[in-house]
Amino acid sequence: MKTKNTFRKIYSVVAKIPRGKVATYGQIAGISSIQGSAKLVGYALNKLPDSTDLPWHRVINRSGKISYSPSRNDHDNLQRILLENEGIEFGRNEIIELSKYLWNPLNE
DNA sequence: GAAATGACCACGA
DNA sequence: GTCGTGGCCATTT
Repeated sequence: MKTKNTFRKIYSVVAKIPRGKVATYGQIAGISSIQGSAKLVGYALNKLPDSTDLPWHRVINRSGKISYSPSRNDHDNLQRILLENEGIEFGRNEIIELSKYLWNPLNE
């Protein structure tokens, strides 16, 4: 399938997320010039291959919580572990402090 | 080609 | 803080 430019843009943005930071779907969508279609970001990641080098685990929802795929409950902890491994701390309900760990796209 | 699906977000109450 | 509704775009069936 011919990967659309939009998807490539999403991958590009996700790949630019620095270590120890997280980004929301809305931000990535906006940077990818598809603001309003945050679903595309999730969809892109959902269809992402297993051998991807993209830090998909740094992409979380607006609530600062992990969205992950409901189908892959087998590794629901994986994303959390990866983030913790990068120095990101989780709140009480596994909520990340966006004010602190949110990625600043202006850096790019 | 059309309808259904999807790791969501913004807004109003 | 929660809950319900609308909307966007690409992929899949």
